[in-house]
Amino acid sequence: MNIQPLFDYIKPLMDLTAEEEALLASKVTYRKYLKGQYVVQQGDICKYECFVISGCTKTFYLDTEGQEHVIMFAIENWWTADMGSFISQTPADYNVQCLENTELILFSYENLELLYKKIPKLERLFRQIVERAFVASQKRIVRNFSLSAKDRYLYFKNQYPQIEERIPQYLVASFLGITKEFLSKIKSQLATEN
Amino acid sequence: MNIQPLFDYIKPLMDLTAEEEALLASKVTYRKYLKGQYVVQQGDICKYECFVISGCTKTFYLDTEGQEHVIMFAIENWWTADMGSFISQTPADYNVQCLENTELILFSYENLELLYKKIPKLERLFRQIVERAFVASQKRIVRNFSLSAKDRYLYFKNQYPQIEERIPQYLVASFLGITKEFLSKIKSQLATEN
DNA sequence: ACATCATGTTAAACTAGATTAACATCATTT
DNA sequence: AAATGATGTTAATCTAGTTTAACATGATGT
Repeated sequence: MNIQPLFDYIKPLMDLTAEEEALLASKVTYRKYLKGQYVVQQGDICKYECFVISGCTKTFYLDTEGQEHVIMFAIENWWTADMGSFISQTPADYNVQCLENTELILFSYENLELLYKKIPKLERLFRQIVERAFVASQKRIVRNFSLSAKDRYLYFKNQYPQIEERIPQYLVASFLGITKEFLSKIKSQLATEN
Repeated sequence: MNIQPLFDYIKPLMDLTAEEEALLASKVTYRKYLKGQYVVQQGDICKYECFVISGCTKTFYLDTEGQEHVIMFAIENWWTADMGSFISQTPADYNVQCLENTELILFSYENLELLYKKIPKLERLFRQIVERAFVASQKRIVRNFSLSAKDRYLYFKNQYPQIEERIPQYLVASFLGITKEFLSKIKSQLATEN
């Protein structure tokens, strides 16, 4: 159990005393998942907000034809969950599955509420974290409208080279909202351009 | 100055004492805008988080060709701002402009921080508000990927009939990420279907 | 070494939505 | 009542991205 990366992540955002860190550590769960395991399943209630210590997850949903659509990836120092399901404790719309062996820190709904009570400044911390997530989400909406598939791919490649390297191309295509065949075409175009 | 709708909005989410309400009221600004006026301009620093008392705003950006792209609308009881600009006090990517004469409650950065200090549970309130906004934003990303233009229009029409009624169709088209001509085609298709 | 499954490529035919441009309607001002 | 400007419509042509299907590569296990 190595929770230190979480504290390293929090440090620049907010100072916690040793006692606060200890309390936090006592109210979260460290868990290892194997490649392929599900952290959240569509239809279940999302029980945890998850901080990624190591590994990689994808969040996706299955449409009415059973097609998979990737919404996001999460790697070291990112958060993942179905937040809609978590905050209202209603069935999840999305699945979160591990693409590699993955270590997570799990915040259960009850323990997170308890932590908010005992360490009120965590409300501030999580407010700030969600604010950033919201801003990033809105920017992604704008990119999806205003960039071509090629430019969306180039943006992804530049912003998240660590992700592109470690996941199959058809999942990148799904994340970008295009077919794997079209991504393949884009990449061969880019290759001949240079 | 009528700030009551803000308290009515907060009430189901959090109890505030009379003193807390009074403090809050003393630290926000009520302001009337005329149709066409800008609340935030691209490039300026977004000074306020805004709660809409009455009227209607659009949030949009201008691309490199000067084309306008609508990101969101806000009506009574909604929040608006360029949150990315507000939280980091950096130049705004977006414009917020009034589509009608509009009354807003403005939370300045400094006063909001002061309110967080004096009424810490507001951190919780705003955390919850932003969580919902984030969830809605993610759902919109999913809809944009998985629904056709026609179905996105039908969703918008069902979810926000009050908005569709009061704004020009070319702004709806921009919000949906399609051209006004194509929206016109969709509407005439739907009309003949029934 | 070979078999299998997951992943990636190529190319042809197709479609959702964009673009352009001409015209229509409606409200407001003069 | 005519003129203007803002909004909406129609239709032809065009293009970004999809679909389908056949083939290629590469990793893993036996």
